[in-house]
Parts: sequence; structure tokens; C-alpha cells
Amino acid sequence: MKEKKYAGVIVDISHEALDRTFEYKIPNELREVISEGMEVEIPFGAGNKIRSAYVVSISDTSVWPEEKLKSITAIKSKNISLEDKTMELAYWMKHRYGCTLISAMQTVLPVKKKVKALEYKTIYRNVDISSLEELINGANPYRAAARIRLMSYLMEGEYIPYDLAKDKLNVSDSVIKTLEKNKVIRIETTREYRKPAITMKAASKNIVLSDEQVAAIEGMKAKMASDKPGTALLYGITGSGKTTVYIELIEEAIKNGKQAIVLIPEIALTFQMLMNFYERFGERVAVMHSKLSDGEKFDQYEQARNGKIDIVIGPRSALFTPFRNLGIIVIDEEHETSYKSEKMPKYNAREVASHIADRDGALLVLGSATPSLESYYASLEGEYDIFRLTKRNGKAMLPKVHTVDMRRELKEGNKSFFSRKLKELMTERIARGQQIMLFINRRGYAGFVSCRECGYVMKCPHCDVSLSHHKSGQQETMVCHYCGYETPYLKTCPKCGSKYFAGFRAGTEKIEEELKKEYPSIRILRMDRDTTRSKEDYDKILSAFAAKEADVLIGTQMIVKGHDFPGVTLVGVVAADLSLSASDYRASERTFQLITQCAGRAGRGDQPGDVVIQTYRPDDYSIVHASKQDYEAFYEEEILYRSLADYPPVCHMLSLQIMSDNDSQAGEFAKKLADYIRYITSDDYMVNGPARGALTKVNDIYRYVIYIKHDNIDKLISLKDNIEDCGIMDNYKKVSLWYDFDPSGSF
DNA sequence: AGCACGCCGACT
DNA sequence: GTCGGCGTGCTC
Repeated sequence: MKEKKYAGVIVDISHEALDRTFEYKIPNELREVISEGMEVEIPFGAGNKIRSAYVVSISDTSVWPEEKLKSITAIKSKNISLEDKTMELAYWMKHRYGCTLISAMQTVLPVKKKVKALEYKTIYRNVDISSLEELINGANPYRAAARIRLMSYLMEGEYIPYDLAKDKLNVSDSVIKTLEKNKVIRIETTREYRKPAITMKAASKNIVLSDEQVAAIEGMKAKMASDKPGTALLYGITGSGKTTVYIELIEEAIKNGKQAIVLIPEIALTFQMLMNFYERFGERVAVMHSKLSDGEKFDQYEQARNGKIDIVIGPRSALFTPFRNLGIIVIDEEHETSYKSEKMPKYNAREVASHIADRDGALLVLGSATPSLESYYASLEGEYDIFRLTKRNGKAMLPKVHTVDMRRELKEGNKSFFSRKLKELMTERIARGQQIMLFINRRGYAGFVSCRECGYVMKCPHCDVSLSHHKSGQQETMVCHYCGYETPYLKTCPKCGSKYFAGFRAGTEKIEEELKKEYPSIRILRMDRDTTRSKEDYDKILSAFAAKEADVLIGTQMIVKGHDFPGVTLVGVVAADLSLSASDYRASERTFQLITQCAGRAGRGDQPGDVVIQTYRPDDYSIVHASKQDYEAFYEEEILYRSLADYPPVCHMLSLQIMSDNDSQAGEFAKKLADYIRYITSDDYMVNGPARGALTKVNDIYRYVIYIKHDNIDKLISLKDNIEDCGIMDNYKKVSLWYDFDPSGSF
């Protein structure tokens, strides 16, 4: 064995310029204990600031001159060190998705990364207003522009977040440092702590399996027993008992001494869902919850590693639970967009799960009532085995669906947001004391505010989007749904002074107001991002509605994700085509899924349910097929469109996302990059762009995009490698480039 | 990310 | 000349 003299480390700063190993000397006293995967402390940079880093290699020789090397200061023994297979997964993710190694490591080690995110610096004014004003007036506007920008900002408010000052006010840290030295400002570091988990109590009931469930369970058990279990798609309509199938399979895995990971969309992590698991597996289950404290997450991570638990349920990140002998991964509601990460690495949990399952010889089960086009396509191609559940459990019947053409309503004199059919059914349900759910996929009061005289539209000063009108009690504001910018609501047009200045496109708040006008005595609950600021709010609203403390639940997407309310016999989709107007190739798929999921909410008890779909495009195929709950028919039309237009899953697609606060530099780089790609690729690559992003700018960052399509994903990955290595970015320091494979949503 | 170096405009 | 802000390059 060679002597452990030098270590290659990755510094814990996610920046392309630092995405490589740095060599450090290992002091004598640490040589015995150090190993690859450990987190250590090192002096870094000119200031020798102590930073944390991960050891990725250990050697007895160094390519660097001895005098240039610094020494590792300490080993952070309290933290988790990465095992070999976790480290390999990080390298795989870096290569597959084009991110820095450190961000891949933070992704595969989900326990560590939250600590950083919860710590942030704030700049506070440290002198009174008058002396600050003196300083501003005294400073030379040509020589101290940045300093004046920051000080002027602090005239208005007492403090500003550090990042905001750097990014938005464009103040460099040398300026901030000087001001801090002169005691004009002070910097405070704060930390937030998470609240503990909710506790569960168990109940029990007996379940009789249907023939279809038995067939699915037996089929998948057989797969699980083989050497290469592969992937199974469990396509089961809402209420057909997919969870029961998961539980049976997990039980089988545990019986064979293996463990299980169950992924669910964060939003569907409900009491009922968990109950099913607690009832069967008790103490052996751990729930990963975004609101768990670091300590609690750490504990669960350790328990999984030490074999104290067998099952982990949680969102995307639960995928990285370090079980010793993984037997099965279940992805429930596999079509959900929350399985795709929006940050770098922009990974898809389905792809990563498949990689992990292959590595560990585990079975991957994808469950959905409306499978993603990708998964259904793969099952038709023979890549996945498909198992179907076509019948609802017990007495529950499929709801009756009414599609209402809102153009006709308008023509026939109904200007209300509610069609006559919906009103009729609502009145009837209220009289009978049954519950109603109304779905509208837009929060706030109005989607945008504009002037009817001059056409002026209120826009966010930082983003290329219109501001939404919000009303909460007496407070009326205009809010940017992208960056959170808020400004008081104006009653007159700021351009021409006209009084005909009003909001268009109703949101949840407006629907709530209209409903109150129509039925003054009914009890309404509203659920959207504004009423569910904390996890507690979310649970409170759902349990209040389940306890029949309200007659109507109005809400956005979050009300349709896998909640069972047996008291609900009417579901209204207020504006079904909202998601159709989105400009990306998955718009129809998302609309179909939303409407189908909505419809699945009606009549889950023994009462028959009704669903009213209000739309301006009653003939659109996504709406027609959703109203008939006909997935196959929708799939046939949609896959035809995808193959004609070369979109996933028929083809693969790489979205190159170019961002900079400097518009012309971003545009220039995008052009150069697209030219380069066209030059180096053969004509089986389809290159599109560059074009401005669907949103020209967000948070004062300008956006450009280039799309490349190829039917072989590996060709796109090696194109990404080429771009990373060719040095084309070298002269564009202010530009950043993100890779998004098979993107969902437009950029 | 964050420090040092050095360019360049403004003031003595 | 000299001071100091601010952009640029480098970090083992």
C-alpha cells in the first residue's frame, strides 16, 4: 500500500471555473483516517479562507511543486462521506446532465445540501438616514457609482439581501467590503430551522384484491425475481388501487431481505397515502419530507444505511437513499412534472431511477392513470412491461362528464364565469349538502392588468411577464409570479390616466369572489400557493375540507393530485384550455392529464359524480379525449404529432439555455454557439435557433435558447461534452449555459 | 465564491 | 503623481 500523502479534492463552490480537482497535502496525523468520499476543510484562494471540500482521490505523488501545495486542515467527521457507488452516481450525473461535479454530489447527497441553502447574508444600514444622505451627496457620482447605488437603496429600506445587492444592483464585493470597513453597513448571517415531521396514527381495514391487481402483482413479482428486472409500467385508472399493488410488491421485496424506495410528487404526500404504508410496515417506513430538519433527514439517511428501515417514501430526492440491497423503486404518478429537476443538474427522476435500478438489480415500477408519452411509448416498443388496472374499486363508478362550449354560453347571453350547466349542478349539490371542487389553473385575482383606452399592460420591471392582480381582504397588489416583485394596485392607467384600467383572465381569487356573489351562504375554501405558505396551511385546508367544514374547494393544480374526498360529487374545470395556450410541445399532454385527473376526483364514494369541463376549444383533441377518459385515443393522436414534428419520445432533444444580465453578450454568444454546432454536426442533427427565450428576461437575466434534436440521446450527450470542452465559452465570462435534455415546458 | 492585481479616471 | 473604484484572472 502506498503512502497517503496527497489528496485531490473538489471545493464546495458550484462554479464552472472551480469544477476540477485541487491537490492538497495530507498532514501526518490525518493519513491514518482519511479516505475518499470524506468531507474536509481546506484553506482556499488568496485569502486562505477555510472552505469545505470532498476528497475524490488519494495518492503518494503530486504533479504540483511541493511549495505550491497547502495542507488539509481537518476532516469533518460528523458528516456523511460518499460511498464509492454514490460517487460513481455523481460522476454519471455530471456526464449525463452537464453540471458541475459538486452540484452532482450535492444532488446525490441530499442531506448535506440544505444546510447551505438555508444560510444567507444580509446587508444592513449601519448609520442613520441623514448621515447616509450626506455620504451619498458627498460621493462623486462618476467615481463611486456602485457605492451610491447601494447607499441609495439603503435610504429606502433598512436592509438588502447580499445576493440581491450583488446581482441586481451590480455592486461588487470589494465595494461592499469597503463600506463594511467604514462602518456604513454591517453584514449579518442568518440561519433558518425546519419544523419537525407530522406524526401518524395507524388504522386498519381489509383489502380484497381484484383479478387485475393479482395479475399485475404476480407479473411484477416474476420480473423482480429475475437477474435484470427492468421496468414495469402500471397503467391504472384513478381509484383502481395502484397503491395496493405497490405495497404487495414491497412486501415481497422485504421478505427477500431487500429494501424499497417510493417516489411521490411532493404535493401528493398525503395523510391517506402514508397511512396505507404505516399500517402495513409500521416502524420500518421513513418519510422524506421537504419540511424535515437537517437532523431528521440525517437520521433517516443513517438509518437507511444501517438497515434500520426498509422503505423510504418521499419526493425526487428520496431516490438517493443509500440502501444496502435495494429491491424495488416505485414512482407513483410517474407523469408528474415535479420529477424533472428545474435546477442544474436538470435530471429526470425516471431516468436516474432506471440507472440506479439497473445498477442494483432492482425493479422499477412506474405508476400512473395517465402515463407520460415517454413511458407508454417505451412499453409499446417493448422496453417496459405494461400492466393494466381498468376497473375502479368497490362500488365507485366513473363520473358523468359534461363539456360546455363557453363561446356558446357567451353568445347566448351568459357572461358569468360559470356555465348554466355548472350553476345548475352546483345549486343541486348545495341543496343536497354534497361537496364541490372547482379547478382553475391560475392563482391570484386576474392574470394581467391593462388599460382599455391606450392598451398599456402592467409588466414586471425585472421579468418579461405581465403582473398579476392579487386581492387579499383590503390589500390589493400586483405581483410577478416569476420573481415575486410586488407593487400596490393602481386604479388608473399610469400611462394615460384612464379609469378603464382593469384585470383580465380570472384566477382563483376572482372565482372565489364570483362564487360568493352567486351563493352568499356557502362555505368556501381556497387552495393555491397564496393560501398555503406553510405545510401546515396545506394540511389544514385539506383536512377541513375532508371534515366537510366547507362546501366548495377552489384551487389550482394542487387540489387535483391524488386526494380522496368521498363527499365530492361535482368537479368543475373552470377554464380547461388554460394550459393549452402554453407554447411548448407538451401542452396537450399536460391539458389531457389535468382534466383527466380532475375528473377522477368526482364520485369516489358510492355517490355517482358529475364533471363539468368549461372550454373555449371544445374540439381540441386533448379536451375531447379527456372528457371521455380515453387515454389510448389521446396517445394515438399525440404520438402522431410528436413523430411528425420530431419531438420526444420519438426523438430526443437538447435545449441549450443561455443566460446573462448583458443582453447583447448573451445574443452574440448564442449566435456563435449555434454556428459552431451547425459547423461540427452532420445533417442528422436538427439545430434550431438561436432564439430569445419564451420569456425574454426573468429576474433581469436575458435568455436565449438553441434546440438540437437527434433520435439517439448519446449523440446529444457527446455534443454536450464537445461544447463543454471546446472552450467556446472562454471569452464570455458573464454568460452562463445550462443543458436541459428532453425539456418539459418552454424556456 | 472571493481575493489580489492592475487599469484608468479624477483630484492634489 | 497618487488615490481608489471596479473589472479580470486565478485559486492546488
